[in-house]
Amino acid sequence: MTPELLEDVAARFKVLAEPARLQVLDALADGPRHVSALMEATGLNQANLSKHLQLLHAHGLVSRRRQGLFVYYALADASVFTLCDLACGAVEERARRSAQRHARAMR
Amino acid sequence: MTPELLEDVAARFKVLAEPARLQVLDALADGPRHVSALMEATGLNQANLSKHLQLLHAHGLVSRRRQGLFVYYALADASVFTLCDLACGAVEERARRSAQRHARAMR
DNA sequence: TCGCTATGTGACCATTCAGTAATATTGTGG
DNA sequence: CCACAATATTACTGAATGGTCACATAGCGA
Repeated sequence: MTPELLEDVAARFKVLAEPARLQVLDALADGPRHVSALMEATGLNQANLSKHLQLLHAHGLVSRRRQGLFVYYALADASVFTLCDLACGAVEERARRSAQRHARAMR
Repeated sequence: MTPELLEDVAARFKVLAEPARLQVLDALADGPRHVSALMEATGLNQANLSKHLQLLHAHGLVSRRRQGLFVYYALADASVFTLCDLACGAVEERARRSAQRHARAMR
């Protein structure tokens, strides 16, 4: 584990460490979308969404394709969903256990 | 994808989005370690390391076991390494592609 | 109890970053 | 070229957080 690799991996996690960006990735799950469509899907305003998209693109998580006035974004990295699924799984698992403990404590 | 789940997943990624903490997890890869051992393995000072450990523990990524004066930490979640491997893989893949592009441009 | 070692915690500072508003850029049709 | 629509960028602000220092706590042996 070189320090540089640690930095890079941490940077990638940092990009994912934001609900708004996860929401964007989720909205791209079933195909490319242009910015306006993503605004509607996510409820983010234009400037904010644009910045998140730039970041996702800079880190290679999404690809960009211009078509006339519209810019279509798409998932660039299939592994993103595996990552999210793993994280979701761990989170849910943890919630489950916590609920159990809670139930035991209530008895 | 409920907003709450998005928050939780993002929070878990945020814990991983820090080289120092990844380094700690890496140091725990082949077994439990007490704090002083982790200080040596990571080069972090005591206060700083302790805070990272509290965070990792609060999010359920490591477990804690007291033994006399020493406190042993261990990985609590096997999925952590799958996550890191995936992230590493994506990062390296990206580096490879970037290097290729660079080489092409140089010719 | 006392002193020592291992670990945790609180306060502080500096940096990073998401959100927002205003403005700039880019492409299209007339 | 002009007006407009879609997207990007810049400057700013407030909140979160990593690092550090000083101090607190906990367990052990004398």
